[in-house]
Amino acid sequence: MAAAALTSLSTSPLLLGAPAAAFSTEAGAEPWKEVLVRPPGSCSSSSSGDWGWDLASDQSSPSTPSPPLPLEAAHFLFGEPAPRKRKSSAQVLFQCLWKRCGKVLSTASGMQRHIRLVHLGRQAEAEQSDGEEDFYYTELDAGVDTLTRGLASLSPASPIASAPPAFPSLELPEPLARPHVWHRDHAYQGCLAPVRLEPPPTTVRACVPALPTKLGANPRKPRGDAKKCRKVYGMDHRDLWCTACRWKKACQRFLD
DNA sequence: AGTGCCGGGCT
DNA sequence: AGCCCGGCACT
Repeated sequence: MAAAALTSLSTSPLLLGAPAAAFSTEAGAEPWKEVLVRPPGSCSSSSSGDWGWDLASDQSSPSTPSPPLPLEAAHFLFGEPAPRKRKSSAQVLFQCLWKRCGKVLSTASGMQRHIRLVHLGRQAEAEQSDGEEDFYYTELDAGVDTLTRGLASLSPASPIASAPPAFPSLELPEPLARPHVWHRDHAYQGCLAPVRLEPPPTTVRACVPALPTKLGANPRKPRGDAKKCRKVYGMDHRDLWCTACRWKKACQRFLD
């Protein structure tokens, strides 16, 4: 089963083989396509109803999201073509989302190089890749004190942060980070499902309900590892929870 | 023990 | 429909 999951992952979906675009240093300047990836196994059962996808064409297995999905990111994920113009004063930083990294760089290209080198183990001559690299980083709207708060806990100069905090921005009630998953070929990956990939886990884990276990016997969803309102905001800030969480229903804000 | 949320009750 | 919670699966 794990093997099946791995194979399906490696043959990842619908790569269109578009040439890799050259990246400028300024993110806002060249609005490269935000690529939404629907992995070969994703948003399966329950949450689907919330989004109203047509599941008929979905031969998937589950994906495991990692960072919580801020409300603001929802329409971002829905492919809003021209994301809001950034305030010129606001800086943009890119934070690595790989587990236990959290490195913050000021340019997307730098972040990609970082991920390629440090996490993907590829050499600097990047262009000869197999065209199937996934970069996981998040774009931080820095400029407010968000930035300072977030960065306060990072060691700014250390090339490889030894034990960086997971997601500093999550300490905010409404996180501002916008998770990116960028495929180097910029191929648009099919459907618009708000699927977020998580960096390849350090410990291999099986995509549990992937297979057509045609659930006869109410197999409870194997709990996703996304932090939900309860955990994010705490019991004493229940008023910040999404309504579903308040009603002890499946969280709507931080989807699995 | 803490968390996520299904199932079901009440209004 | 909105709201709440018992209780169970899962970590």
